[in-house]
Amino acid sequence: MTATTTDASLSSLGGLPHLTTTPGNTLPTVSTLAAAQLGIQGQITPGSLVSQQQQTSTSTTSSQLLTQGLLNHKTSVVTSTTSSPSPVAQVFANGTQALSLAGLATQTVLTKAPPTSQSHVITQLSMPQNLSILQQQGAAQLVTNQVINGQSLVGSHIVTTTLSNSQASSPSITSPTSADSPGGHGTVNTINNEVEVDGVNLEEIKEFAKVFKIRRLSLGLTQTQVGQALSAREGPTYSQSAICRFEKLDITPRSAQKIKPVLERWMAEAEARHKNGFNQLSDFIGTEPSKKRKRRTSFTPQALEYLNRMFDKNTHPTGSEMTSMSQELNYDREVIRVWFCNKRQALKNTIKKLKAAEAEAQANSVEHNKSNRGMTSSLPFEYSYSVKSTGRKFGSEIIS
DNA sequence: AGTATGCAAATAAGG
DNA sequence: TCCTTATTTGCATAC
Repeated sequence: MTATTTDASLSSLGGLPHLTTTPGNTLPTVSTLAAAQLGIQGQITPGSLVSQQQQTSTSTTSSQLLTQGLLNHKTSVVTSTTSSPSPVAQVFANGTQALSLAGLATQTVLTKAPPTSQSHVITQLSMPQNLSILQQQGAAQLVTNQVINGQSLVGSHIVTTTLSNSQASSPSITSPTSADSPGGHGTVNTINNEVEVDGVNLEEIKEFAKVFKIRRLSLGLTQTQVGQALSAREGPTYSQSAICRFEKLDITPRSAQKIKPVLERWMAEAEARHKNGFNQLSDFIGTEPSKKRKRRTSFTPQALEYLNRMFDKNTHPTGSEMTSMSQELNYDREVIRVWFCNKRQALKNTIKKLKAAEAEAQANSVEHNKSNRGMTSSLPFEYSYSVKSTGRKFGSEIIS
């Protein structure tokens, strides 16, 4: 298991019969040559390039632990809501409900034949700053129960978005723009017992996320539908995944802060329509794909092969080289350019990670102190915030 | 059938 | 115009 190079792995693919779906888009490996080109030659020994699987499983694990732990005791709270005959949803079961979205916009998928089993893959494991807020079930829970039991949710008003939440005037979260430093790692403040991260009032957002979900369910809408509805209107649009992540707060405080008003507005409108008898939320739920953000490209396995092979040979193709590649593959040149950028970034991150791990292992064996290697430094822990090393994380707060 | 999540494409921001 | 770095977000698919 040496650091197979792309070439190697590719050759192993040989005639690539027909790959069927395999999880993930594989990225074939990166050769030491490629790494060297990035100036990271250091000591990346061939064998050091870990496989994607290995790496991710690691990170995944940690994030999952957190999430699951929360899930467990949260289950009792709203979970019931999720199960089929959700009490809440039932209330409106008559009429409203299910808007069958017939042809769910199918995206033009460029075949997705996955990848093969390349032995070595490189992944990027970025480690944004992430906070996890361990549940603090308080008012929120009350609300939840309240709603579910006293199905007073008639009409649309279930709970007012803002709810008591001890907010002695929820310091309207300051726009993140203010100190928006790309690397501005979560500044955590505790004001009046309220925790803020980057000027975002976490409690308030947590509260909103919970309520949002309840209201959504009350309207009998799925995350997918909300996502579609959002793309049918102006402003930013989000996918089902995004809605899901927001509800779970599996996002950074900053993102949550950004999405919140969008959902807030949308929900208000949706409920208004519902109230006015427009049981047909259907027309409110478009099927248009997002126009805001470029649709994510799906490379064919063949294209990836080609790109990886090229990357192996040269991590920094010239403009004209990229142009010809784009023509050859029939993808936008920009897409190709971005692919290379991302690829370089992924390689760098992986190597960095490996080195860090190596160093740490070494340090450990020498009984070197734990010196929290976290990048986010001083985070008050009173709310059990913990720095996550994985993807996003606001709070692996699960609302249901 | 709806939701959750891994991976990586797309974006933002500062050179 | 393109790079890097950090981050956001969605496709595909697992659950």
